[in-house]
This record gives sequence, C-alpha cells and structure tokens, in this order.
Amino acid sequence: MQDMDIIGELSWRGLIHQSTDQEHLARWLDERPRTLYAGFDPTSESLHVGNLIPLLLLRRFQRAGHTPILLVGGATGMIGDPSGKSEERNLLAVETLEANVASVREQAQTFLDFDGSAAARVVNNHDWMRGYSYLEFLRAVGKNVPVNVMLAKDSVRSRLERDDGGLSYTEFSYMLLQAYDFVQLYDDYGCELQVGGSDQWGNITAGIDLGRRMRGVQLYGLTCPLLIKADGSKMGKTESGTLWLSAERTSPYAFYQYWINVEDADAGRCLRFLTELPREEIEALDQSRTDEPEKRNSQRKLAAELTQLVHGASGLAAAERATAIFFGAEIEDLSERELAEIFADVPSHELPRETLGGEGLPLVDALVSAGLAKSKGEARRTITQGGAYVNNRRLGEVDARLQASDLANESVMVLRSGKKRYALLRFVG
RNA sequence: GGGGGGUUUCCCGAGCGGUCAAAGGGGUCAGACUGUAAAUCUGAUGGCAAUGCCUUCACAGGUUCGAAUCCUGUACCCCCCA
Repeated sequence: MQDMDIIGELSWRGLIHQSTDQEHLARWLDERPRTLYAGFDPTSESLHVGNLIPLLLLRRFQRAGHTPILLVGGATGMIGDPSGKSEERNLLAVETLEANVASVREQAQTFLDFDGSAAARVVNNHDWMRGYSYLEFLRAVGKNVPVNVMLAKDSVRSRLERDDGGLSYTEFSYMLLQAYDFVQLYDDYGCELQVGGSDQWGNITAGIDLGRRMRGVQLYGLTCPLLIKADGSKMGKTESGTLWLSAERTSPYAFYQYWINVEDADAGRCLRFLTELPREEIEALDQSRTDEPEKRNSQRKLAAELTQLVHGASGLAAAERATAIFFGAEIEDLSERELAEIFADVPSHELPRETLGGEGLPLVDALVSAGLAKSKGEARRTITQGGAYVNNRRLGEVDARLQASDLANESVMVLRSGKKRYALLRFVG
C-alpha cells in the first residue's frame, strides 16, 4: 500500500461533494492510517451501478493505506432511509432482507482487500441493534439527539413541507440508527470517518454530533456527488431497468455494452468517478475525445476497466469476445465453438427443435421468444420497419418463417432488433 | 361538519353520448444520418387466431340501440368555508 494524498486525489476527480473541514481532514488522514466506513442498504439482492462510487471510495482509501469497513444495513434496511425519497417506503420482509444482506456482503467483497495491515471488514448493523431494547436505546442514544436539529435536516424538512403524507415516526427515526452505527463502529474498531453519497450528508453529520455528545470525540465525514448524466438523469438506468453488478442480473456483455455506449459528454466524468486510472491517462483520453472522437477510446477504456473490476478478467474477456463477434465478424463464419462460448454471455433462450420443422417458426414468434419484442404486435412493427435481423441479415417480410436452414450453425440462431440489441435462440431436443 | 374540483392508455395531459383504442407532448421502439456518440429528421406505439374480434378511460351498479363521456353508490386525492 503506497501512501498518497487521498484528499488531493479525490479532489481532482471531482469526488468531494461535502466534507468536514477539508484541510484538516487531509492532514488528519496524512498523519497515520485511519479507519473509515460506508453503509449500503440491502434493498435488493444485488448492488447496482449507483453503489459503485461509494464502493470505489472505500477501495481508494484502502489503497492509500486506510482501513475500510463496509457496513450492510440489516437493521437500517428494516426501517428505510427517507433521504432523497419523496414518499414513505414500503417495509421489506425480514426473510428478503436477510437474503439480501448475505448476497450484498458477498458481492462487496470483490472490491476490497481482506488481507494485510489495512484488511477490510464487513459488518451488519443488525448484529448490534438486534439486542437493543427500545427503552435502552432511548435512554442511551435518544437522549443525546435534539429533535430541533433533526427537524432542520434537509431530508426531514423537505418531507415535512409536503402536505401529502409527510413522514412516519419510523422513517424519522432512521437517522438515529445510522448515527448510532457510527458511534458503535468508533467503539468497536476506532472508526472515525464516514463516507457516502451526497444524500447521506444529513445522516453523517448526525453521527458526528452523536459521537461528540456520547463519547466526546471528533468524527469526520465526506460525501461524493451522485453520478448523473449530462441531461440530469441517473447513470446506470437502462430501458429495461437498473444496471446491476451481479452477472445473473446483468450479463457481463450487457454491462460492457452499457459503458461502450456512454455519451461523450458523460465519459470524462465516468472515467474520473469510476476508474482508478491515473490523472495523466484520463487527461490523455479527454484529449483523444476532442481530437479523434470516432475512436471512442474513452468508452472502450471505461468499459474495459469497469467490466474487469466488476466481473473479473474472464467476464471482460467474454464481453469483449461477444462484442467483437457481433460488431465485427460475419455471423456465418462463426464456428460452433465460438457461438457456444458467447452463448452464455448474451441474452439467450431455448426452444424445442421441432418448432423449426414443417412450415417453420414465424419470425414474429422468434423475436418474442428471444425477448427482443414484448408482443407480436411489436415484433411485427419492428420487422415492417426494417429492424429485424437473423444472423445479421435483414428480414423484412412480416410473415417470414425460420427453418433449419436459417441456423447459424448446428443449433443456434442470432437474432437482432435494431442496430445493437442482440439475442440468441438455441434449438434443442 | 358544509361546499367545490379531480381520478384517462408507460408518464403528463386533451376528450365530456356515437365518427374513441381515445388529440398533443414526453418516454420507448424502429428507420435515415453517424463514431455501437450527441443533435436532428421520419415512422410506429393496447392485445390477438387481424378487412374482424377482445381488453382499456379509479371501482361497483344503472340509464341508453350505443357511455371515457349521463345517473347512483364506493374508494382515494385536491381546494375553499367552519
């Protein structure tokens, strides 16, 4: 672990949104290795692109020699964080939550190093909240939290100003739980810094206040900006929903393709926020984007770095292989083996072989089965408008039927809708 | 407690007895252009065994040859007066 000016590093990347006295924080971090934490909500069974920045933040701190703690909010997840939310949340079922905690914990591990002097640690706040009684909590913690301060927080105030619904007592209490986490981690591990997204500032400062009141210590906080696109929308959302970090939910190929397609206007920020490339390299890519944008060097690098980070070398290789095949070679030239290799990386579906017999399989049905159209009507529309391809050959007849002769090889057919949405259909049996 | 307004297809929002699967915009999908970019332009956009059939205009009933449109009741939301 090399030592470096972590605050300076975060600063040129544009990753510092708010922090407790920045100069003091820089010096304090420089003095000796510190322990810090970031919290993650187990609201789903997989982390998503929105979690990448805080995850990477922990990783960056660890590389600079500090010890990261990744907190999974098994307890806070039972309540629901009102920050940044405009409506009261639905409570998750306890079993769902437990399963989510386990998989989030698992997933987060690929980002951090669990050996060495700055070995990372994963904790679950349910472990210490579970045994806490309501009365004990009110006496020990609640007593130290002024309601007028809580009411002044943006996250609370914006909800109180709405005349519909407001905020439940449960969600209002969320802040106390998160604040207490900070104190607990200070007690257990000497953790003195909390990092998170900009929407966490209120919760972080609540923790800092509580630390001062309960333990008389100075804690620190740092938030990073949210990753949004040039048009103001959230990064990591696709037509079909969220871009997940688990290969089961978003294939490495789809993940890779998302980044390849990032707009120029967003590429620079993505490189700074989401990769660990050195400054010179990122600036060279900025230059390349101005001088020779058609090379898409930024997008290629971004996709490669991130896919490698999230899905490992094999995931990246698979994504690149599928990309090279779809956006390069002639499908007809592909060997059985090559198609078999990419089969797993691309959205794919199986159909019984008989469907190709007789009259053949209507192209319309094939598009629906492959998931490229939501209904036959939509499939028909795509075909009529010239957007349907079989093995990269455009098929414009609405009533076209597919037969065994249309297979790209022994059993696979490559379907495409539009310019770049691919899906494979395998015929078995 | 009294009075008024609202609930429309993925979203916003027109429609106010037949010509309504329902204007317009957004989104989405496809085409052209291009750099697997943006912007722009064009077309499409409830489902299906499809010159027709079925489902949709908060929910349940009713009036009518015929209702998203009229009536009654129910639920939720907004506004005004107490």
